[in-house]
Amino acid sequence: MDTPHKTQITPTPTSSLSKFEDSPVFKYIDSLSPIEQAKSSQTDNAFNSLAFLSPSSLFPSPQINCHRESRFSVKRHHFSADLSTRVLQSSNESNASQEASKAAGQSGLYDEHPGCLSNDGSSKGISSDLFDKQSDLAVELPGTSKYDCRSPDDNLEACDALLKKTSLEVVEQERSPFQRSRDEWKERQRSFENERDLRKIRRIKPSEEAAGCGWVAVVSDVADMLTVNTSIIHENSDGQDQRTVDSGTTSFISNIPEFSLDNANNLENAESGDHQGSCKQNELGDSVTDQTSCILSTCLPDKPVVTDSSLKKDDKGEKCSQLSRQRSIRRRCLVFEKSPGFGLHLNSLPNILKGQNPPNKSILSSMKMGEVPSDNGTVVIESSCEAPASVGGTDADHNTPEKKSLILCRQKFELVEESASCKRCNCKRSKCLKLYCDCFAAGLYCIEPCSCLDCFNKPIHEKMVLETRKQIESRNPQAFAPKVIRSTDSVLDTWGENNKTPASARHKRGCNCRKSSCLKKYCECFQAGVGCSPSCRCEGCKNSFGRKDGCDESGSDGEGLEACEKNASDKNSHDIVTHKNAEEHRDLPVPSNISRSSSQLCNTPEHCSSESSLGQSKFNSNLQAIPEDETPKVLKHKCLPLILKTNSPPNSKRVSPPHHECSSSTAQRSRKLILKSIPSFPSFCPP
DNA sequence: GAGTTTGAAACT
DNA sequence: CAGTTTCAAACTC
Repeated sequence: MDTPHKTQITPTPTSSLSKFEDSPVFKYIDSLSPIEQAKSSQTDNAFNSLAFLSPSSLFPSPQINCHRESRFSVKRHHFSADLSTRVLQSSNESNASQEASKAAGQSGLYDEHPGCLSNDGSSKGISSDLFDKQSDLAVELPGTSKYDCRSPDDNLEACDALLKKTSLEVVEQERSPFQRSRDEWKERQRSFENERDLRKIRRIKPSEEAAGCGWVAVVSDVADMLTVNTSIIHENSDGQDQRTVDSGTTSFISNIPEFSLDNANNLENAESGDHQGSCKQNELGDSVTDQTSCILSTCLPDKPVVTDSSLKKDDKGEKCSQLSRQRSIRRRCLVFEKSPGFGLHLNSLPNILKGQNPPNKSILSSMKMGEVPSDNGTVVIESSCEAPASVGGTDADHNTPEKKSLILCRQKFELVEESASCKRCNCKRSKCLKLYCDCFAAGLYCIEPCSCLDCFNKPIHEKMVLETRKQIESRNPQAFAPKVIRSTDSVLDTWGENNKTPASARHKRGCNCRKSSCLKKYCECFQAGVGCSPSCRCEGCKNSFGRKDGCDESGSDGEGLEACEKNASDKNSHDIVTHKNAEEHRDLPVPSNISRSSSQLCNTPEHCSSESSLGQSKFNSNLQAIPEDETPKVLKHKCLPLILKTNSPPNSKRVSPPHHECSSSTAQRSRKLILKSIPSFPSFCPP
C-alpha cells in the first residue's frame, strides 16, 4: 500500500515547523492542551485512517447500518445544536473547545479531521504504514470517529488512547503537518468556526459524486459489499479522494449514512448561505447519478438516491428534505429486505447460478418482492417504468431527462414499497412451520408483512425451521419441490413426444378440486395459471387454462379452445386469459419424471437463467391487486402470460410472477420457465 | 372485518 | 391408501 504522496508527508522543513511553533496561536493552543505535539500528529493520522476505513468494513450488516443511520440522525442534531452554541461562544475558545469535545463525543458522524480538511496539503502525506497501523486502531475504536471535526485540542484528548498505540516514527513523520494543521485551524476558528465545520462536512459530498459514478459498476457487486467485510483501504492524496474511494469501492452501504449526512449538510449550508457544498456537487454528478440511482433504487431499495435533479432547482432545504424523505422510505425497504433469509421462491436459484455469475445477495433479497432479475444480474422491477407520464403531473412536468429519470426512480421505488407491503402469511396455529404457511412453503422467513401468530419461521429459529423442513421432506421429498412445472418445446423435444406442442405448464401433482370447478384460486392449478392435467382429480374441471379433459388439448379444435377462452372470461380468470397463442392452452401430459427431463435442459446458462421465477409471489400479489376490469388491458399490454410457479414449493398458493412470452418482450420478460431437477429448498442449508 | 367456503396438508 | 381433521387462503357478505 504505497501512497503516491508518501513522499509529501515526510518531514516538513524544520524551519516551517519552528515558525508555527513559535507563533502565538500555537503557544496558546499548547497552553490549552496538555497533550504533547507528537501525539497530536498521531491523532491526526489516526483519524485520517478512520476516514479511510469504510463504515461498512466495520459494520457490514445492513441492520447495523440501519442503526448507524439512526444514530447519525440523532447525533447530527446534537451537532447542529452544539454548532450554534459554539458560534455564539466563538469568542471563548476554551468553551468552544469544550463544547466541541462534547459534540464530538456525541457525534460519530464525521470521520474527517479538521487537520486534513482544513489543510489541503497538510494531510496529504499520510504514509501507508500509518494507515495499516491505524486501521487496526480504527477497528478497535470505531468510536474514534467521534472526535473528528472538532478542535484539535479535542481531538488530541480523544485520541490519546490511540496515540499511545502508534509508533514514534510515525509521530515524527506527521508532526509537522499536524502542527500546520492546528495553526490553520486556530485561525479559522477565530474567523468562521461555523463555516469551517460546514465545509468539513461538505467534504463528504464528493464521495457521493464519485459513488454515483461507481455505482454502476458497484451494483453487480453489491452483495459482496453487503456481506463481505472488506478491508480494502484506499490511499489517496487528500481527504476528498479518500472519501471518494471509501464510498465507491468499499461499500455502498457507507453511502447511506453519508447521504444522511449530506442532507444535513445541505440544510446547514442553506442556512449558512454556503451553497458550494454537497448540493452543488450533486449537480456535478447528476448526469451519472441520475442513471445509476435509478438502477440502485431498483435493486437497492435502501440505497439513497441523490439524483433528484428537480431538487436542484428547489430550495436547498426543500431539496434536502425531499431527499431525506426518500431515504427514510428506502430505509424501510432495507429493514424489510434483510428479514427473510432464504427462499425467494427460488429453490432453483443455486442451479440458476451455475451457468451465470452468481447474483449478489442484495439483488436476490431485493428480488424477493416483486422484482425480477435481468439477465445481466441486475434487478429490474417489472413495472410500467416506461411510462413516466403516468405517474402524475403533466407531460410538461416530465420534459427534462432529469425529471424523467426521477420519475422512473420514484416509480421503481413505489413498486418496491408496494411489494414490501404485500400481504404474506396469516398463520394462526401452524407456527408457520408447516406447509400450510405460504412463507414456509415458499422457503421464506416470515417477515413484517406477515400476520402470523406464534411464528417460528424466523431466522432466530433457524434451527427449528431446518429441522421441521427436514421432517417434512422426510415425509415427502418433493414437499418443497416445484409444484408447477413448465414444459417447453425443448422439453418436449427432449421427451421425444409431440414436439409440435409449444410451451406449457402443469401442476405436477394435480389438483383435487370438487366445488370450485378449478375456476377459483382454491385450485392450485388455476392459481398457478396452468391448466389441469390428467394428474388432476378434480371434478367438473373448467380450468380456463386447460381442462383436465383436454378441452383445449385439441389445439386444432377451435371450438374447444373458444370454449375454454370463454371460461377464461370468468372474473376469476381475467388475469391470465390474454394469451394469444392457442397452443398455450394445450393440455400436456406431465411426465412423471419431469425433473429428469427438465434438468437436462438446464445445462446451459440460458436455460438456467430462464429458470428464474424470482419474486413470483409478490409480483403475483401485485397482479392480484389490479382491478379486475383493468387487468386484461394491463396484462395484454405487458404481455403477461401464464403465471407459473416453478421452483417454488408445493404450496401453490404463492404463485410465481408471470413470465412473459410475447416475442416482443424484453429478454427478462421473455424468460421461459423450465423445470429442472433442483434441490428443494436449497437456500435453507448452505452447500 | 367477520364469517364461510374451499382444498391442501397433516394426521389417523 | 383412504378417511378424517386441521389449517389458512380465498371468497362472500
